[in-house]
Amino acid sequence: MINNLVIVESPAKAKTIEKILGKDFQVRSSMGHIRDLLKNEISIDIKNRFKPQYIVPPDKKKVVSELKEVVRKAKTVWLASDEDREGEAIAWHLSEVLNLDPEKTKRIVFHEITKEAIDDAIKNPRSINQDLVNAQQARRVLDRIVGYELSPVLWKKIKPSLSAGRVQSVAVRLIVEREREIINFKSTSSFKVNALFYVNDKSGKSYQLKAELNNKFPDRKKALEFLSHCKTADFSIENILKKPARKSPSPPFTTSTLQQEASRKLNFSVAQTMTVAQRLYEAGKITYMRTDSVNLATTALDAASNVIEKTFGEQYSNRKNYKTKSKGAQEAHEAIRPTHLDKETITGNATEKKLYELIWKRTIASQMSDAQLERTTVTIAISNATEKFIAEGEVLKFDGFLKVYFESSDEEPEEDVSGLLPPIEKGMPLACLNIVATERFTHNPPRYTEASLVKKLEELGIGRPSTYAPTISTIQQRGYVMKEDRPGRERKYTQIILENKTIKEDTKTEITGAEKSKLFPDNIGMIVNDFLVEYFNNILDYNFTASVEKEFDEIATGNLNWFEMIGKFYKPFHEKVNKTLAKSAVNKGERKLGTDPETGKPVLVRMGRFGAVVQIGELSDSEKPRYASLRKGQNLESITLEEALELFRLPRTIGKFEDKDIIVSIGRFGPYILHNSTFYSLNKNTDDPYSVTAGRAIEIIQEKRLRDEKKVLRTFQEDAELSILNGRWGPYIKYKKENYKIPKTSDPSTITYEECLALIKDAPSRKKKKK
DNA sequence: CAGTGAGCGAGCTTCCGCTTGACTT
Repeated sequence: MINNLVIVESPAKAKTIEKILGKDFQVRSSMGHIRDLLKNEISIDIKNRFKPQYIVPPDKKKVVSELKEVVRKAKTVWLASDEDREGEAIAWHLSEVLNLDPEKTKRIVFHEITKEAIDDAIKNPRSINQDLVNAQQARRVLDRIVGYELSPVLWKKIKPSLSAGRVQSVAVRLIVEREREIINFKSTSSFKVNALFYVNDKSGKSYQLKAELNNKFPDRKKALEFLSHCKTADFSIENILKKPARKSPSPPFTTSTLQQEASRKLNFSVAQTMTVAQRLYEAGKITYMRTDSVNLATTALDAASNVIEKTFGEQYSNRKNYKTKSKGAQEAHEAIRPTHLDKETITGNATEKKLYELIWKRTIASQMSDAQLERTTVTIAISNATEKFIAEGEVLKFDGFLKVYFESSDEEPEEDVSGLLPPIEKGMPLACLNIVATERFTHNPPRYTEASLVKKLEELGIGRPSTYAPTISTIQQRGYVMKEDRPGRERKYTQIILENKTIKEDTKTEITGAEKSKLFPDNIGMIVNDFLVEYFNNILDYNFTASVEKEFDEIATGNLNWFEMIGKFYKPFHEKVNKTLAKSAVNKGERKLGTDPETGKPVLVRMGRFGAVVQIGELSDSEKPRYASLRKGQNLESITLEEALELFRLPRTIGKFEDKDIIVSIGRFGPYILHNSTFYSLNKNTDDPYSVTAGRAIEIIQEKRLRDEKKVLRTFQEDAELSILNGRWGPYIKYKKENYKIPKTSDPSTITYEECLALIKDAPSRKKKKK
């Protein structure tokens, strides 16, 4: 017999709580939800008040049967799932599925895993809040209806296997709309002016002073005019203004801010951050990693002040708790923090260490004093112009939290972060070393990274900490968006320099628009988005989630009936679905570009079976059209006739080598040379497939042959098909076109033929092809 | 992995949120 059985959601949590509660309590976990709608049908009885049909999914059968077993032996069952909508629903499903006797069942909640919080919870049990459960059912049913009615419309009108949903479709919309802003962005340029002065102090020591003009010039002519004025000008210090300033630390991490900082500081993908955090959590090193709360437990606040006072001194400590401001936060947990704040670092692999240290620093910094600065602004007068040069300096008076941590920003850093200023006084004349007017271009809005998309979704109140990473992976899996690097392009800019009373002009080159790990919409993402925005603009509205959340809150407080709310939504929505199915045309994103100057035939672009395609001519009995795939980065909606025709110039035969044709083309891995049925990649940066010569192609072929020779470490007389090769991850066995690992226990330089065969035989069977 | 793009029809796809492994690479 068990006196008390506590059920929580996570096994790691169960372990910790069991330690706190002691012998009288057994703690088990449900591993999240244990019941859900059927997967392959809508599973909602629309006509019968939207009654959901729940089942225990196959992967939860084991957990449920184990729970049933312990429940039978338990005197009292404590349902301790999280204190939010989903948690309440989990408690309710548990009580239904496990057939719990209300007399013996108690619902408790705690948002900190500390002895006080848990003891307190045990002293204040309640019963399940059915209103809150109904709010969850409404959320679940709404998402199912939206997802399972919209997706099939896409299958019929655009392409099979596509998907749409309240969260993912808005995520795609953000990326598509941002891309269009970028496509339509017209960059303008203006001239900013920087000057370098120097001053001598009393001892004759010389210092430099950098300053920027408080005015920009719209064109080259105006900039030149100003510079020629400066030729004869005198410069002097007109004013020195000192102002104190403060910087405050950021609150401790939530899921979304952790994902953002790990992306900026550690280059982690959103998914990677979550996997590493999960390991830290399971090892008991950090608190729960899926949270929207910035709250810290009192024990954590105590521990933090302790660490800060001991390490840095009392003046660095500034104990405070932060308020969550994000929309729709449910605050079931603490912020993400180290469980033991006195541990600045941990044992573990490199990624675990880095993420832990980031969390430690952020948590500690959040409890530290503001940094105090003194900002100095120096105004420099020009004797024959009304413009002023401005020099800025910043002195750190007290570092405070900056001793430990500084939050990064998504914005590109401004150049010339001001530092210490030389000793200067008001009225002092300045000598001018040079004045430079540089042409600067306005920037298009930035593309989203995974992490900045999460930030935006959180701001809109769309999605939850547990779904940010999966959502981002879904929209990539569907082919709506891609995470990619793009090379920048060269851009010329003008620089005008005044030095030694003479003006020189220079044209320089810079690289602009290079992107790393940014989210780009694919053509199919744009087509699906436009379709959904046209026919289902209410669902795609950025405020849709926020407005249904308000109604869920009404349901949770008992002021609104859940199936009536769903009914009101369903009727017009379902009608719209039917209307769209009946009237909208099949949408392939087709666009006519013009006519082919060679043949006079029409040129059009559209989505084909394998992606976006250009087509010359119409399909008829007598003739097949010519086709060419669009390349990475080309969009159906922005490709020009010239760019489209260019695509037909490949593949081209550029000559012969060893009596075989050399053919150049572009495949899915970029430009390549095909020679004697072997492929050779062209260097994307230096070789252009449209202009590469036979001579260069032969060079590439021979380089590759040489590399391949070095790749073979050993061969065996017994069997020509077996060899040991040197690969990216070190030596491996290649046998009949399949690769096999060499275990660390064997030495690749001495391993025998028989040992290789044995390894091949014991190798685990290859997995099926990834989709 | 280096191409592909006819038409028909059968059978399949899909949501969001709560959780962890069981799998390769």
